[in-house]
Amino acid sequence: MQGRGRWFHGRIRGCGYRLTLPRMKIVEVLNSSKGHLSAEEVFLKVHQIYPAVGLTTIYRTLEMLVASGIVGKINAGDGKARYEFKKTPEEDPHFHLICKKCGNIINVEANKELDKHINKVKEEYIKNYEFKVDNLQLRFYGLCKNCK
Amino acid sequence: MQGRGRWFHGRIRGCGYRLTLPRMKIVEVLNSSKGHLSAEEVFLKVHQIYPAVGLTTIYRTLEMLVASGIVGKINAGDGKARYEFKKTPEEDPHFHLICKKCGNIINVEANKELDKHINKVKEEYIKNYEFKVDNLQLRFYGLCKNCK
DNA sequence: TTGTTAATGACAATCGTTTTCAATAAGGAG
DNA sequence: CTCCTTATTGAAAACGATTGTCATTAACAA
Ligand SMILES: [Mn+2]
Ligand SMILES: [Mn+2]
Ligand SMILES: [Zn+2]
Ligand SMILES: [Zn+2]
Repeated sequence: MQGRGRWFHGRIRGCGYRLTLPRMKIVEVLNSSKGHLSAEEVFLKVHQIYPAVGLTTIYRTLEMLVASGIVGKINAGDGKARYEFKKTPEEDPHFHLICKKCGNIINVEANKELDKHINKVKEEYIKNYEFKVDNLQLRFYGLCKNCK
Repeated sequence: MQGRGRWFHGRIRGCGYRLTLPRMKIVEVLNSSKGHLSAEEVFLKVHQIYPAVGLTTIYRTLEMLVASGIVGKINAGDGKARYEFKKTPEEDPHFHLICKKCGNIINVEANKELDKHINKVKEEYIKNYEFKVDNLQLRFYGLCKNCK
């Protein structure tokens, strides 16, 4: 959990970025949080353990982490982007249930069967449209347990 | 193409909304446009055939049309919402290829097999998470023919 | 330790969208 | 058809998330 847990440090350096204090605090907060945080929410959490941080740095660092493949970014439709730490350096494909009422986002595991079929049409699209697919998102909009 | 082509008029009235001139112009533009238009783009097109229209009305009407199930709204991640006329009053499930570079959005038809499997996990999620699913989106991000 | 330069944070600016409010027009009642 | 109520409109201001600017700071290679 010491060296292995910090794979993202190497990744940051590897992408040519400097390993700064604000960046470590931000990635630490993301790592120890579950769920999908907005920039504002990340700012508030980081501010508690590192009050000197500025909101601008939060935005810049989050984009850097997305570019480095360390965090994922999703735009659920409520005007603000949300960020989520990736547990593994590899792709961690999972889908989302998004509540239209309260905005809550639930992670759901990717189903093997479904995954296979999605990949099949993916290959199809790549051929038919000459479209290079980097990543995909499957989301279900509706009402969560509490809101319906 | 006269009476049948205007199913949305009845839909608008049926939802308790008044059938106004700006609304008819807006829906007319959406109906005769292909692709996914931003509010700004809709405004520009409507402005050509009805210069008195205001951008505010575009936003309000688009939301109204989405609420009435006449147009679909998607948020591809570039900060601006995009709107698309529905060909049929029923659900018209199709997926999207979204170019990360130029922002182009390509419609792709839903595959029967895939559809079946998505519905299966959907039922699963509804049970396991007590989540009421209204609609779903499957999108593939990457680079389009021109951009790669 | 030092020098170069990327990264930082305060602040202003931008951009899509929403709110406000007085004027207008849809459309039901008579 | 005319009148009245009230939803709808457009201009302008307000808003909220994100990005740009710029002088100061701190990583880290040498
Ligand atoms: Mn997630
Ligand atoms: Mn579409
Ligand atoms: Zn909810
Ligand atoms: Zn492209």
